[in-house]
Amino acid sequence: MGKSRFLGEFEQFVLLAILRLGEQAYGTTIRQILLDVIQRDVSIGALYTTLTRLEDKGLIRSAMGEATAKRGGRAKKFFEITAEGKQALQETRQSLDAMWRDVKLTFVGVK
Amino acid sequence: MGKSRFLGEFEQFVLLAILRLGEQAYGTTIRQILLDVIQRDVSIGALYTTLTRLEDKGLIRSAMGEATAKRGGRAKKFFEITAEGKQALQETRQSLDAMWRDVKLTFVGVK
DNA sequence: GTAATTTATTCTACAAAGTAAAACTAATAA
DNA sequence: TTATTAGTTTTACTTTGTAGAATAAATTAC
Repeated sequence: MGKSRFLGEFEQFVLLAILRLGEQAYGTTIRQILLDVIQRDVSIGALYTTLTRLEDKGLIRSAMGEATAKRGGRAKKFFEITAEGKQALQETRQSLDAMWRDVKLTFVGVK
Repeated sequence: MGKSRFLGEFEQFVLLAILRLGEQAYGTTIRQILLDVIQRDVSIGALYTTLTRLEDKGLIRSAMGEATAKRGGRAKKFFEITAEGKQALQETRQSLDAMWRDVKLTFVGVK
């Protein structure tokens, strides 16, 4: 058992974002982390599509937060990564590490 | 300048395979490296599709080898990574590293 | 109390990347 | 001159990536 499918490139980033946000992972914060940490500016709609797919695949789960009541706004949907999600992330990372091993990129760097 | 597009998940692996094969990178060997190093068994057709797209994007270049003449068989098409390809690889890696930083995966490991 | 305003999620649609299977090419060996 | 072998191309379809508009639900200002 264990389907061992590959994670898409963006899926990986989203999973990592959720992981580092912990309790605070929902649409807006995930989007913001991606922007802050890797300067990736993705539309909120694009993000939710990926979140939905990740949940369908069982790599994350979600729970609606209670109405926060601060100044307008709808209830948040919080996400957390499942054991399967962690495993998928780890496997992808290990594969990447294995492929990078001994590869030296003689590269002049970004100007 | 520098479009800074994101590399797909499989594209990354193919670029790395080419890098580690050096002079010997062509269809069959690339496929084999992927199988050996990360146990990823992709059809040869799938691989060529990706190679073609990577070349279209300027991340690799190719050159036909002369007819080897050993025991039948058609001439090989050798691939090598371009400066742009290296840069794309490096950027993707840096983003991943940045996202992984401080993330600890308390994870029990694969049974 | 109802019309803005705010914060958030869902829907719709399409482009790009992943993937396999079958077709094709061009050599050498029988 | 036909198998056989080693290799590349084509075709077709599924999955992922992505944006933009629509919708939802709460709060505050009149």
